[in-house]
Amino acid sequence: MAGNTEESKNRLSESTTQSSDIPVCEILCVHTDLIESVRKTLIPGGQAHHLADLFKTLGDPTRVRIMDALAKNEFCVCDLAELLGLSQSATSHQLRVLRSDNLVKYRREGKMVYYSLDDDHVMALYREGLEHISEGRKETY
Amino acid sequence: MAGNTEESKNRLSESTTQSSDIPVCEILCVHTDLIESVRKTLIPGGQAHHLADLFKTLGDPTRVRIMDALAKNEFCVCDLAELLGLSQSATSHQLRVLRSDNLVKYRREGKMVYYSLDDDHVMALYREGLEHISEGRKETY
DNA sequence: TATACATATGAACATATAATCATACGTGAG
DNA sequence: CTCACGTATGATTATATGTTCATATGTATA
Repeated sequence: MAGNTEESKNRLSESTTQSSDIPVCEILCVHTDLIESVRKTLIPGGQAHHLADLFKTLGDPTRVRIMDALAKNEFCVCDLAELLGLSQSATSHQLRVLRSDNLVKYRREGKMVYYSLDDDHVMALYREGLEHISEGRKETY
Repeated sequence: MAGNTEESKNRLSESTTQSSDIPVCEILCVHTDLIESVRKTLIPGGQAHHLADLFKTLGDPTRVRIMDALAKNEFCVCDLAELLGLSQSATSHQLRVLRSDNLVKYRREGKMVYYSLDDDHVMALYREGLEHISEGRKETY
């Protein structure tokens, strides 16, 4: 847990050399020292982009349902399409997206291709999300 | 997202034998019994939608960076904008999205509003994602 | 080889969405 | 009250993306 680093209360930093190119919060509200300290520990932009891509991949109802099905059993594309009421094309397109983020793996058996979750780690990620929405009391659909 | 037809096509297929209205995989590749068995355990459509919304919220580089900053310390809107090089408006908009999924909480102090992660559970979800991209050897940005 | 079937993929279209701009809201000071 | 400032939000616009349709690829069989 990269919990709260102390020094959380150093308001009114000296900041004589304030970054004047920022149009809002000229001087008062910017906690300069804290910001500069945390800035060094921030996730690099590329990594943030990469992580966002992972979550974005999971951020579609169809893909969630595919993940949910694969969390219970491996399926060929045709089975998934039937199970979820999707077209073969849509199913294949979505599996491609899931593959690109290493969320699912596949094996070929004759003409059929069987998909499954890539590893237990993916399952853990999926379940974390499930737990979160189970806790919250957001409006039901 | 886009053409996601409401409620899909035909959930809860009526017949236990074979749904002949699916144009692909007439008979051969569909493992009917397995499908019917797993179908009962699938996540409901509404819940899938809800879970997708959660992941979608995390699926943006800017929001990932906000989450990363808040994982290290609480910040007011102005600080976040400065720290991440965003406009005040963009920051506020994104915080609103994060709020709507209960990913962040806030407290008012005078004119300023301080944001932080909603709970440790959110942190766990975020870290699961981080671990996944650390394992994989996807192309670096 | 030719045919059938399961899957993959490119193009096009419609929808979703993040940033910007302008402006409204809320709080504290005078 | 009025003003200043930090924050929130509606409208607009450019970009991203999921589905469908048509077609290509890959595999097995006759």
